[in-house]
Amino acid sequence: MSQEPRGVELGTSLGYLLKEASSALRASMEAVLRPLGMTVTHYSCLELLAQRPGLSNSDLARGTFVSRQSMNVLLLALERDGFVTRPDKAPVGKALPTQLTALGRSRLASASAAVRAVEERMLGALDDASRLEARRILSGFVTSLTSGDT
Amino acid sequence: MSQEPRGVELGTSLGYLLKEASSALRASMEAVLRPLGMTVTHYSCLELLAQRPGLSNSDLARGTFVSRQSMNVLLLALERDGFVTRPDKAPVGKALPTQLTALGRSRLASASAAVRAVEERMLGALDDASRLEARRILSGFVTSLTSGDT
DNA sequence: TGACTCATGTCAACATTCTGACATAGGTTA
DNA sequence: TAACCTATGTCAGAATGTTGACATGAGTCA
Repeated sequence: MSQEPRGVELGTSLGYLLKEASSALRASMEAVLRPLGMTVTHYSCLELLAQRPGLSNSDLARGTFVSRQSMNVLLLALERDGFVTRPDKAPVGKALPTQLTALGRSRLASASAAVRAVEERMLGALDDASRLEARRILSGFVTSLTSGDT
Repeated sequence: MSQEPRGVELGTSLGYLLKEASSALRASMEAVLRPLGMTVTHYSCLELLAQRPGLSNSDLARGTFVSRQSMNVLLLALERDGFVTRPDKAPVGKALPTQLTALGRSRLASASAAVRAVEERMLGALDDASRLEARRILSGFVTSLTSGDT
């Protein structure tokens, strides 16, 4: 250790703090998902699929913030393990609507509970008003950052 | 597109929103750093080093939320390009204190300005009170999530 | 109809990061 | 002193993710 315990003026950057919080959340999620034999990427995909059945590969990629190529290899694995199913042929266009299987749903259930517990721990003693404020602030970040994107 | 425009109850998860904001920030940073021939990882390392000269490889890894093996390959590249320097032998223990070179400092200057502009755009119309509130909330997230870590 | 644009799925090559492992330096404690 | 324990740097292998590229299906518009 070549430095004093903790940050000085680096902690004044909200961007750094945002990254720090996001990393801490991901680490905590990985910690509770590992005993269940699941990764954060797997969970994110299944959770998204549970809330919005029939999403395509590209939809899922956007929703989990990865490239559609990465999502494709993930879906192949999930398909091989029997967690999701995709039709052989696209009903319309090229998009293949993905569906959770019963096995996928049951595996997701325990993982979802674990993740929800982590999120609740993250929110800690934040009252409802503060949670609303947090949502307002974070939503503002996203819209401000993505406003210029065509 | 196999779904309606935007989220429904998925947007109620502060964890998802946190990840979304962090991803948007990283994408915006990549966009402004690419013209400068720099990646987010490079910038993070240099910025950390500018604010805390003499950090070791492991220190930098912790500060940028990557493994020390990854940081090592990054430092080798930065060293090769003449942005940082490390002594051949450790002055104490095994930790090698890293220093920015003049070239590294000058390259960092423009990148730092660009990133600061992105952060300011993210904060948008947030007044000082809201920024304080944001810092309070995000700091709370980090401490709540990492409280159980020995 | 035909040309154009856009989104999608998929292939290949590359880059990045991580995990596992090992030896070493320093501190702690019996 | 000697036996731990922790932290560090580094090597090797594997997993994961990305970019670039291509063909296909659907909609748009002259």
